[in-house]
Amino acid sequence: MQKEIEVFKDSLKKANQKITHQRLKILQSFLNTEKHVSCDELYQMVRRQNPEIGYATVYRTLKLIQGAGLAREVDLGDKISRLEHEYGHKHHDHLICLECGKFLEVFDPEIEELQERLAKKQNFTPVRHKMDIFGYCQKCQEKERDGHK
Amino acid sequence: MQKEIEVFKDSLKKANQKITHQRLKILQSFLNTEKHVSCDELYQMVRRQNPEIGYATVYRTLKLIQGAGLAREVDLGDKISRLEHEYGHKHHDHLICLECGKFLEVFDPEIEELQERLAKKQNFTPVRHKMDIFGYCQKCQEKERDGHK
DNA sequence: TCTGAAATTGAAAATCATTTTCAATTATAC
DNA sequence: GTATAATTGAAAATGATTTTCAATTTCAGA
Ligand SMILES: [Zn+2]
Ligand SMILES: [Zn+2]
Ligand SMILES: [Zn+2]
Ligand SMILES: [Zn+2]
Repeated sequence: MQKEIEVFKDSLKKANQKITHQRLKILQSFLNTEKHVSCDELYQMVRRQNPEIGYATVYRTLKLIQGAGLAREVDLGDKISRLEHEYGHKHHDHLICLECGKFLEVFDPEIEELQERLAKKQNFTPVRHKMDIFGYCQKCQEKERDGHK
Repeated sequence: MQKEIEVFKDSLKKANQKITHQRLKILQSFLNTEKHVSCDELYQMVRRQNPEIGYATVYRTLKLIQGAGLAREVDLGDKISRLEHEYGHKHHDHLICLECGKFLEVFDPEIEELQERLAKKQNFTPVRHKMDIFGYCQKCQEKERDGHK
């Protein structure tokens, strides 16, 4: 966490941006949750500790946190932009349940390798990717089965 | 194309929805382009032939077209929802250029196979997936190189 | 073919996430 | 310390999408 804060400060300095009380509080709130928070959820969290911090500042700071490489957007199929920790977290993809909305984080080195090769074959230089598999989780399948008994 | 229209009509009937002039015109406009259209772009296309059709109707009909399995959303990294033909079109994934926004459609059966296996391993039943690889296309890489000479 | 209930329409207003504006405040290089 | 350039919060603006609602249309059944 101390490390992330340093990364954030360095990123700000590089861009000639200021290290403010608000920005640090918002970063802290973000680091304090392991959930995939939406901007609004994070605002609510920040507000509990620091009611004086405004909505716009949270939005603006989230962009900075992303810019510093500390967060990445995840798309759970709804239209809301959610963020997960990026720094110190290994890359992963998602299995997302169409019924209950829950998701699993997964990683398959073979797939990653093939993705790399697939891109290269097209003379394309990959930087990042998103792989989201939508379907039904075990629980929701069981519920479905039981419902039809 | 006739086939798609039948699929659409069947889907409407099943849901107790009506087959209207507007819906058919909008579907036709959608089928007439191979581009990945945004809702707004499609509205503009529809409007050329049928200026009396409203914005909301296009939006509503696009949901129905998706519901009928004739279109799927593609995410090119901007926040706009775009649609591509689904019916009679093989599944594919995208390589999307971060510089120029152009994209390639790609398909790798090995990856598809591994995705399936990955999901199963988690007792997850996959229905569909999205795999988007972001990076730099050949042209943009060349431009970059030339710029630094 | 006619009728009526239910679905659909277009236009405008509403919504919702996100972004911008702007005057007041704050961080930081000197 | 002080100047100045960046940042802030609140409110307004934006832009995509959705809803509202009175008028119109579809279509199943008579
Ligand atoms: Zn991956
Ligand atoms: Zn589930
Ligand atoms: Zn695929
Ligand atoms: Zn490019």
